[in-house]
Amino acid sequence: MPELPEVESLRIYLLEQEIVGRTITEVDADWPGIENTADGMGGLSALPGRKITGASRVGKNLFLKLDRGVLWLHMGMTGRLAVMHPDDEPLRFTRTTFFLDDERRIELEDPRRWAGVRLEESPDSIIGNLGPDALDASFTPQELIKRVQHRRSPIKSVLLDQSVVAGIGNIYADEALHRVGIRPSLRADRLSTQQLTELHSAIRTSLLQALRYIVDHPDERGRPYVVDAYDDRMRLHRKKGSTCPDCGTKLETQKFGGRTAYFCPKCQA
DNA sequence: AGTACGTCCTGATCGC
DNA sequence: TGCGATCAGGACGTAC
Repeated sequence: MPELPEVESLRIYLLEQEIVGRTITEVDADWPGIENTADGMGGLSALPGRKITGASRVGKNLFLKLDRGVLWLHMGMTGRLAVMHPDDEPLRFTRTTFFLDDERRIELEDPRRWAGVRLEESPDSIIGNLGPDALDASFTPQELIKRVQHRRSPIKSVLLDQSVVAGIGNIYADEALHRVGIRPSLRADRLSTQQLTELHSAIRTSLLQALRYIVDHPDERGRPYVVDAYDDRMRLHRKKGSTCPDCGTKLETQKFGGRTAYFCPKCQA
């Protein structure tokens, strides 16, 4: 679920909750997704005693900066974070809990257990495999053109490749492509520089618009809104029988590497 | 290097 | 209404 706007909203949420300056006193983690290290828990056994000094993000990757090292967090498809108070009941699908020195705790909930958590020395090992963040100034139209113009895969698939540009997921890839009238099946190397320039702009507009909406609509606990792909604010309602917001034509779907693309057969040539 | 595909896991939705 | 089948917004590893 969480793409760039959702992860960024989580970062902002954590900062608003004033977790910076807090020290992690204890970690409760026990699930398959993080056992791929010597201590069997993503290196998290070394976390107690470390202080949180900041929060950053690249693409869908969230980093809690520590006084030594960095805590890498990836929400996968269904992950979400919550800052909890002592009296709060644990969330139903909490997989990892970080206890803080002010009695609060950060819970990572993830029904599907695809989230990732790991203690790293620095973010570099993860950032090194990523393209520029889609909202960073380094992601220019020229950068998109350079990274895409030699790819023969469908543009939809290329946009989901985090090593091309980091932060775009299935939803916003479809949103951006609809915005510029490009069919998801079109080979990336067949797009003109003009089209790619427009696509670059559409990507940023889609992400920024979503981020603003999410931040402005927290849930009853003050947590970032969870994007609902059927939500009215999305251009493309990902539901059978949905229609194009511009022309009313019934949307079609097509699979790319197991991911479903929604598009308007009339507006997206 | 780039591409295609299977796989991790479980809740929600679909279709009969 | 009930229930099995299908689907889901991510990303990695492997094989070609």
